[in-house]
Amino acid sequence: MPELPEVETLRRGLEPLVIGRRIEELICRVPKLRQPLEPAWNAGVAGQKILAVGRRAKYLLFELERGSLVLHLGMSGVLRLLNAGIEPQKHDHIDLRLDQNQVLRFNDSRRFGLLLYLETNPFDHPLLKKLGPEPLDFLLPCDYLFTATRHRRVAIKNLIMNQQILVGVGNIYASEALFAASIDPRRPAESLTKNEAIHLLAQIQKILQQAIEAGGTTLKDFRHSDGKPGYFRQQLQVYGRRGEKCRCCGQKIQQLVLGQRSTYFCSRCQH
DNA sequence: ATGGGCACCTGGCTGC
DNA sequence: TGCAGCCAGGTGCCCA
Repeated sequence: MPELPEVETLRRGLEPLVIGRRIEELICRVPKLRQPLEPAWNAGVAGQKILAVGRRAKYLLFELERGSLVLHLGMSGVLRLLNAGIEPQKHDHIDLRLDQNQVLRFNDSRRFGLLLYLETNPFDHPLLKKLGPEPLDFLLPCDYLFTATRHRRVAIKNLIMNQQILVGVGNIYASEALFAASIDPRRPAESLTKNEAIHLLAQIQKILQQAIEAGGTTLKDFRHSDGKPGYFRQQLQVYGRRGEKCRCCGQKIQQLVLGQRSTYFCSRCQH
């Protein structure tokens, strides 16, 4: 479910609540999410303090004293801090039992999520190693996307969702950023001019930033660590608005499928 | 190397 | 009311 803004919102909510807290036990109630959960992890994790809560792409990183926990929410993952003693509900797959009688509980109905405990540098893990740059890194050159689109014939929407090119953009914000940049999502990436590519990256950055400030987008099940919804949904211009009027020109928003994902755009505003 | 398609899952909604 | 079919915020792998 979550794209970069939702994961970052969760990270910011969690950070002040869990830093310095000791993990007493790691409880896994399912054998696997995207990858198997190792029973031996509990022995490694138990007793360690959480030193920091970081993020890389859509992965949450809990930095511990001797390793790190890497968590991906997949499509439907929800992580919440609860008081101990609350009975696990359906799809409550993982508990991180903390000191002070609290529990970090991971619920994920579709089980596309992922948890890893690593005692090596998490950035060297194959899943993280291949990731592209962070869009909100101020060191990212403004023409990065122009360079990345050269000789790429895929639809530009697919390219900006490719986590090896640029991380954090998922299906909602891809449609939104392309609308903001007035670019047709079906255009071959290589057909973008330098100005268009620079403008598109700037719009991606702006929209991700705005979404973070609004606390993310709540569609169905995204909630902050405190259970409150995000407020970016009201600001969506095209996503989920098929048949509704474009807020810019009044034309009906169209929906099509690109890379097996629903794509929304305005055929009058986007070229 | 690139791009397209599929697989992994469950749940909610739609339409017959 | 019941149920089949489709859709959903992600991503790794396989194949042409």
